[in-house]
Amino acid sequence: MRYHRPRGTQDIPPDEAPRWRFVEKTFRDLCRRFDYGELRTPVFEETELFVRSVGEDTDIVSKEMYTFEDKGGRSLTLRAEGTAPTVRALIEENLQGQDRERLVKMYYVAPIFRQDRPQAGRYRQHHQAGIEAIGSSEPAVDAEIIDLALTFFEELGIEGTRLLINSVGCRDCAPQFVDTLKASVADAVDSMCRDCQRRYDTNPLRLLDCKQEVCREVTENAPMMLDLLCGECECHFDGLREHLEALAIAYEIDARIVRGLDYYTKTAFEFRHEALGAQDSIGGGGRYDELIKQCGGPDLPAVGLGAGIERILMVREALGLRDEDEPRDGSFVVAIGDDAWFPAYRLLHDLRREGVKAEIDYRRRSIRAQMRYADSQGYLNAVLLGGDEIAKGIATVRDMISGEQEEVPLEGLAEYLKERREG
RNA sequence: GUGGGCGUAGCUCAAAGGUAGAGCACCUGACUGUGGCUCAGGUGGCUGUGGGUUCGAUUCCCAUCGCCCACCCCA
Repeated sequence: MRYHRPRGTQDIPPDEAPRWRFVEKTFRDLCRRFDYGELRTPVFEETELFVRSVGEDTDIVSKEMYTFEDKGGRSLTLRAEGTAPTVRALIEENLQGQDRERLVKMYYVAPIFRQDRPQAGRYRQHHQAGIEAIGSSEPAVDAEIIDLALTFFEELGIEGTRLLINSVGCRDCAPQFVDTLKASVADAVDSMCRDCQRRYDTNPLRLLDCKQEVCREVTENAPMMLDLLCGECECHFDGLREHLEALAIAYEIDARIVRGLDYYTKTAFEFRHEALGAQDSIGGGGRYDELIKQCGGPDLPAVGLGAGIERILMVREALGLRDEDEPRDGSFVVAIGDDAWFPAYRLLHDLRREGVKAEIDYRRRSIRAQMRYADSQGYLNAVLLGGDEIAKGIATVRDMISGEQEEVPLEGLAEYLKERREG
């Protein structure tokens, strides 16, 4: 083995690709029903886009980006996250159009690159199915996005998804909260873990989700953002809850959900599944009302979501939801004897042109070997062609499930095979 | 970036200081124009890589690479 795939990446061989296609198809179909349009953006962007939107102090920007310089000396970064490119495209392509009030709804399925240390459920290249709804501050839209995600999981057969919601406030109330939080913890900072001592200065909100026992004790009685929301944010959060309840969506309020990206305002949410290990989040998102303006666009509020395809596949695996074996289909042309080779080769060509999935054994082996191969590879029919058939202008079609055989004239063979597939 | 575990046939795994074995898979045949069951036979491994100890290492030691798991954080 000379070459390896880069650490943290995966090959998806042909026998696994159908699982991916199923998840993607389910998502795309759902997006169509919810009326989200697909947006495709480049795999790399200007580095600054991520730095400025995600935030300099976040883990993503400070240590996880795949950044490189092109020959013109520009700093570029492989897509580290899905929202920033969407916002960039919205502004750059003027996707909003003339109707400033219009709700722009877009989705994407794209690879995401982060240079983390790989572990169960964490890859350096992973894939996210995401949606963004731009142009409304209505909590009904937040709820729609959560609804779409939960419907997505359900249609994939995934049960037992937990929904955690929180509000991280806005430009007005969040800073005040941070001050209050720091004040309440100030006396105990020295007793907290090293990371938290650093966070106290760099990213105080993170103090709340430290898993260290000591730190949890310190923050146990700390103020909660939810208690200090400004009137507007509180109203929005209540509105979200009302809409979720209207849809009979169960949720848990978890004041420690903060999310690792700086642009979130008001709503933050996360989906978790216990079937996974330490990395149990299968999706998450929130509102980013300031981001678009901050990126140089119009002042538009927005909400979005990203779901991890690898983790969804892992949950399906853990729940025993592996797709059933593909049903048998296609025809295997069996050439009987050397004289039958060219007629069989020609028949293969004709069948394919007429819309039939067909294959032949290029090794020109014994009939027994050809039949065994046709069986093990899951073909539905064996189309036998030998001296007898050629003389009569027919082919012998063998049903590989029942073993029944029928002689079929060559002229109608393609149609016959296509019908059999349906039946 | 830090810590722990593991690297033997295509796959899942054994063995043991004296140069490796099973099951599955694959191939051929019994069945001379026919798969799935059965039986017989067969292909396949410089035991991750490089050093060291030893008469001798795949087995012991060191390093290195790779994979896995956990921390941080996220999908």
